[in-house]
Amino acid sequence: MNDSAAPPGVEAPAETDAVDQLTAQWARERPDLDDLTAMALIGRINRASSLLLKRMKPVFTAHGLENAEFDVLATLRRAGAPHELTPSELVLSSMVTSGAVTNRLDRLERKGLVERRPDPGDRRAVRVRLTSPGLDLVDRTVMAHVANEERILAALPAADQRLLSDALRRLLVALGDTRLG
Amino acid sequence: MNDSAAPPGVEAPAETDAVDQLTAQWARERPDLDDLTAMALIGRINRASSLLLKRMKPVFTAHGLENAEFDVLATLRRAGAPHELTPSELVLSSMVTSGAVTNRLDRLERKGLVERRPDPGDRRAVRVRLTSPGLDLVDRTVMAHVANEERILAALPAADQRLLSDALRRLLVALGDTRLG
DNA sequence: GCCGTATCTCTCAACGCTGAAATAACTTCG
DNA sequence: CGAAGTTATTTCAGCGTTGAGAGATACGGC
Repeated sequence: MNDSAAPPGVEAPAETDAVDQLTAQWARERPDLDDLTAMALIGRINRASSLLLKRMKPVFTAHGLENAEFDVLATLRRAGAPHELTPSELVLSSMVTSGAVTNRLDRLERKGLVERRPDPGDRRAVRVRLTSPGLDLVDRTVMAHVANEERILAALPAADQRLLSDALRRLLVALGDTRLG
Repeated sequence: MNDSAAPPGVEAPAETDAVDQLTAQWARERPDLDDLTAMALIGRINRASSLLLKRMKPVFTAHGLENAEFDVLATLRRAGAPHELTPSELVLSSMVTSGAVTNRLDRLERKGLVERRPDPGDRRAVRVRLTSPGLDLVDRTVMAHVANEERILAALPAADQRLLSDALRRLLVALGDTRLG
């Protein structure tokens, strides 16, 4: 919008992304929506997330996993030996509901990557543990996954990466996302 | 991790978010994964997106819409009169597959918010148009939606918002997200 | 005019999530 | 002890997405 009105030859116009076009359309159709900066920022975060998720998927697929399944295996792995947590703890570490976690565990159990056993001290509770094949798989997958993430971000200068990570941390803190468990 | 080793009294330690804890766990369990900065940045973008989406949902629900449904209505509205596009164009503007768009259109049509009619010039094609109730609804919803987005981001200083938006634009350009249609 | 290729939309099974509620077991406290 | 409240896990209908591909139509070149 405003780029086209910039004095010629003074500065290279900043490159535009899909969100610039989207907000330009809104500005034209609904000029009464006078502040679209929030919409633009949120739109960029959502689009970036969606694109990044799509670029990660092939690595999981190559290891026979869904994104959601890797999420559970990785949480158990990160927790350290004996790689065992309860479904409740997995719900807290994830961003999904308890029903979704049950569903993930059912599938992982069928594949033999985790096992459920009763909690000795609390008969309501269950303990979910990585099996030996599950541990092997997640250890191999995370390696490829991290390498893939680095490859994906290689196109963005390290300075931008630091800047983004720090500003996003402040956003997450503002949104209350300060605890993993 | 490194915050705890900072010289005392020199600077307030930066506040930590869930991703800092997550990467700290990986660093402890898998010290061989030596560069976790890409994982941290991508993790922050994904968590932020998930949290923001959850905070938007109530506005759509209050207007009787799903997030995905609003997405279609908004795309038609932004396109300008006569608020008509083909399913193919909607697929390009969205971040989902053609099957998902068909599904969205089926539901919106059942609700009477859009209508499908054959394209006069191409018998393979369909033209999807906002109905009058659809136009009313999206015009009301987008107003509440934008106000909600501003409320959600109010906790983040304007300087951070600009910084983030600009850096994310560079990321999106690097990821090839330069065209909306 | 015809053929191969490209395009447009839709279908369908498998997967995945939510929100609400059911079930069972623990805990607190009078 | 026993009722009331809390916690842990699962269930289920409704919604939503992907990925592969089917079916119909359009188009470019010979």
